[in-house]
Amino acid sequence: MSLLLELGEENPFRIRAYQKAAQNIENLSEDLGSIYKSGGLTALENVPGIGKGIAEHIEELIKTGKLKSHDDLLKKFPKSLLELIAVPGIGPKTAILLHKKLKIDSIDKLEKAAKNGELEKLPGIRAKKIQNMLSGIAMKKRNIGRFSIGDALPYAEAIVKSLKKLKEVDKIVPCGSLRRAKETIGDIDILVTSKKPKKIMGAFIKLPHVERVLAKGETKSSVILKNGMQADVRVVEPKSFGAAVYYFTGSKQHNIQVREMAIKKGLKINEYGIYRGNKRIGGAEENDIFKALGLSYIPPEIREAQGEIEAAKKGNIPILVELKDIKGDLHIHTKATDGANTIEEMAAAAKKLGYGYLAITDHTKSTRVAGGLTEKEAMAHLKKIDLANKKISGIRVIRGMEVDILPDGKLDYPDSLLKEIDIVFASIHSHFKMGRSDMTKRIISAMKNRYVHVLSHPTGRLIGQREAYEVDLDAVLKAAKDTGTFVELNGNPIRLDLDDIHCRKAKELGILIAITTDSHSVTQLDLMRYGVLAARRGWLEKKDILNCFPYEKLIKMLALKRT
DNA sequence: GCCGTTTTCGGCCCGACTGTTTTCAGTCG
Repeated sequence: MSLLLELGEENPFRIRAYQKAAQNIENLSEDLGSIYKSGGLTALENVPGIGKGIAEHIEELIKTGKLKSHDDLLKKFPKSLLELIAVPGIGPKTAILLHKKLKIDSIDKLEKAAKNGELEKLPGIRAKKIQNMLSGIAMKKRNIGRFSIGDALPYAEAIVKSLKKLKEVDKIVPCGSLRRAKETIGDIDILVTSKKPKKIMGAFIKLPHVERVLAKGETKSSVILKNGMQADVRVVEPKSFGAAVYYFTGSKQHNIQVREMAIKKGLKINEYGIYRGNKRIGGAEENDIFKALGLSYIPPEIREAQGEIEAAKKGNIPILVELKDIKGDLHIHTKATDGANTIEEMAAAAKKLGYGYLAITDHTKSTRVAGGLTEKEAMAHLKKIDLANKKISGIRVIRGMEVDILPDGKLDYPDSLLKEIDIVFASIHSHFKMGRSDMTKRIISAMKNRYVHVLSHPTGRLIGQREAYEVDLDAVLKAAKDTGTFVELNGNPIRLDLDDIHCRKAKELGILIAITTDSHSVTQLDLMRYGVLAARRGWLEKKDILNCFPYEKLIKMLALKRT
């Protein structure tokens, strides 16, 4: 609706109201349909950004599957016109112009018109703009999507490291969705403080990582990197560091909310500082902004306009879990199945990280591709874990297994064997394509087994590779609560499963989360950082995390479900 | 179209860069 209204050159605030509502709906942890089902129009209107008008639209959509005002707009502007706005460099104004004057309503027609010289007849469009449109189309066709945080973060850190060598650099910080640790990153935003911005700009666009320069100004430049990502660097003076980091970190919706709040208090916030009238009252430190607004500090990971500002007003911001709070890793594979290292090697590496324990959780017989262990092999393997535990000092090795959940919801080991295993992870590794209700029943049935401690990667998604299987996650979480089962947050950046939104939901239900790496080699133990970041996005604290408890306490907690 | 610790009406975040212009509109984040 928002895009279509934009094409209709509607009131910009009306356009933004739809945008805002859409964004809030997207971030809801509850399904909009169930909100309506339980509380009708009133419940819908309680969602921030949804008022009477949009609530009625939603009702119409739920009841009829259609929206008349949307259909009417589509009659005026063909759907394909929307793909033009999606091209970088083309906004609503240009799209309207192209449509009105040349009847262009698709990318294909635009490309033709660009090549046969028709575009140059249009007012305000000359060679450069046409060139930009064409490279925008090329970019879109290469499908520049979002990147996994696991790819983006190390790359950004490498760029920061290169730029840091310049003596003109004062401070340098990756900001944007990277600093908020979103699971996927659209582009890399880097903030630099310096008295000599021109030097920084010059060095940045000449970095070996740079493929193409999109824009270069005195204090701000954008490039496309060789890995296909876009990177933006912004330079401000050192005294504006706090305000600039804050502004550049976002999220956009969070920033808007905070600036609106500032206006009500007679203040103005921009990337240079915080002002009362013409007087600058702060901005060197990020905390200046929170202080001026009477808010407690909000960590970047939860700046998503999802209630954190209200919480900060009341001083209710959680103390988010940190990497140093993690006492051990509970999901680890070895050479016995598809891992690369031995039990002893994994234990030594875990000890180096300062952990007090680790659980060895190899695959069971049904996961044949991974060399899953038969019952007999599992017994021998458990003995090997015991042996390793005796040999190694300073860290405890826990006897675990990652057991398969069969299509009927049974596990692929009998209870008589499961009860010998001190930590049992239950996972779906086959039959991903089941229907939603069957899959939900399957998982819940596995959780009802008293020997199952942790539900592994609850949705099976592989970010950018494989969709989550169809499952009613709300029902699964409720069952986890009812059965006393823990839920995994698999920290491998390609999984991050459970996701942030449902971590928060799990916390509200009082379910403990196990943050793990699912390591298949010693180096993968370092992926814990991504798990912790994702947990922080889910508002999780130390007390919400199973593996933040010391060994003795952990063992007691694992025993609870079996008593 | 939404919203309210001044408001139920009158506001709605803020600034950089580009390309095309003779002072600014469009786009982006």
